[in-house]
Parts: sequence; C-alpha cells; structure tokens
Amino acid sequence: MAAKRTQPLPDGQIQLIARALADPRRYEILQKLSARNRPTPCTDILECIGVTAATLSHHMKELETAGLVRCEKKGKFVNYFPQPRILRAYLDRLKSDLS
Amino acid sequence: MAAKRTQPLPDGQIQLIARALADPRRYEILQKLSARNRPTPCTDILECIGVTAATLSHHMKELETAGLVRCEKKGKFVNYFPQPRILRAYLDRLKSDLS
DNA sequence: GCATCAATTCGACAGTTGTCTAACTATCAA
DNA sequence: TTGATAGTTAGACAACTGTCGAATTGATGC
Repeated sequence: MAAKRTQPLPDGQIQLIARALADPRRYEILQKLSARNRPTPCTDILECIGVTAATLSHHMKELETAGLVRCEKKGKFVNYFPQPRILRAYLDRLKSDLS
Repeated sequence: MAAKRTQPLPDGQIQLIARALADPRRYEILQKLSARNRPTPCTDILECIGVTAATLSHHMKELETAGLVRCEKKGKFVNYFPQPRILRAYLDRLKSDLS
C-alpha cells in the first residue's frame, strides 16, 4: 500500500512531543493507551501506574498539550484516546530531519 | 525494497535517546551532523550553536551515551559521526510500542 | 621548553520537572 | 440533600538539567 502522507507539525509541537515522550511514566501511559483499543478513563490508567491521581493528571495534561492524546468527558469520567496520526507525523519528522 | 530489520535496543537506551532528543540544542546538533556528510569536530558545531565549549561538551556526551553519535579522536580534534542505525531502531521501537 | 588551540572537567547556580498532600469541583446515586 | 467517586488545582519540595566561567588535560608547532 502507499503510505499516507502525514501533515507536518510546527516546530513547537515537535519539542512538546519529544519532551512528553522523554518521561518513562508518560511513555508507559501511551503504551497502555495504544494497546487497549477502547476509551480509557484515568482510573484505569491509575491502576497500572504507581503515582497519585494528581500526578497522573499532570502527566495527562502534558500528553494532551503535546497532542499525543485527546480526551472526552463522559459523566464522571474522562476518557482518553491516543492520537496515532500525531505520533506518525512526529516519526516522519524525525526521520526526515535526522537522516 | 525490503526494509532491513533494525536490531532492538534495551529499554534503558530507549529512555536515554528520548531524553537526548528532548533538548532543542541536541536536536539541532544531530540535525547538523546528519546534514553534513563528513567527520565533524566540536569547533564546527560550536560555530552554529550558541553555547560555550563546556556546554557543548556536555551535550555531546549525552548524545554519545544515548548512542546517537560516535566520536573518534584525530590529533587535537574530536570528530563526531551520527549513528543512523540507532535512530532507526528507536523509530521502529516507538512505532511498535505506540501504535 | 613554551605558547597555542581543542576539548574536558569541576563547581556553582538558576530554572525546570516529577512528585506529593490537601483542598477543591463536578457528577452520580441513594 | 448527603455521601461517594472521578478528576483538577494549588502549593511545596527535592531532584535533575542546562548553562556558565575557570581550571585542566592533551596535542601541535615554534
């Protein structure tokens, strides 16, 4: 198949993504989020990551600011979704910048 | 063509690479190093990056520890080379972990 | 030897970041 | 309304990181 062209990200976002990925907790969160193929509330993430709710909230905001996840309120819960397009755009950028 | 399989990196190195890429100066250095297709001494890098020699030395060590560059002494000079294989392995890992 | 140039190491410092607890908001159910 | 649950915000703190200037090491050439 022909690979779909990703839309380019602004430099600022590239930096945000790089920093978001640089923390092991956030990497782990993204991994879980990608592995599970359904809307995932904070509570579910909390169970596998050993931090407080406050810390998790902080990390989720970082990931969201970077564009790597999107969230949607659903009653009491906040569901998170990974954004694979953004990740793909980031990988494409790294590839073209650094090789 | 069939893409060559990259050899997998240990988790520790993945984190080192992520952190190395998260700093804008280091990203810039890697970019220059990849763009120039020849051995590049510190002095050449210093010219385009606005930091002192001490700071540059610190950044180069981070990049080296991460495995993203290799260096070779040549008399007074230290020449740096990018390590595109490591970068490719990192990209492959991100792709498989996060999508 | 001595001076010069490339690069590293050392110590210090300011700014950033990950973490926590505690207090708060918002939603749901009894 | 009251209590429980999900998540955020605020403030504090320790650890880490990027930066610098100064001192140091190591190679080159006079």
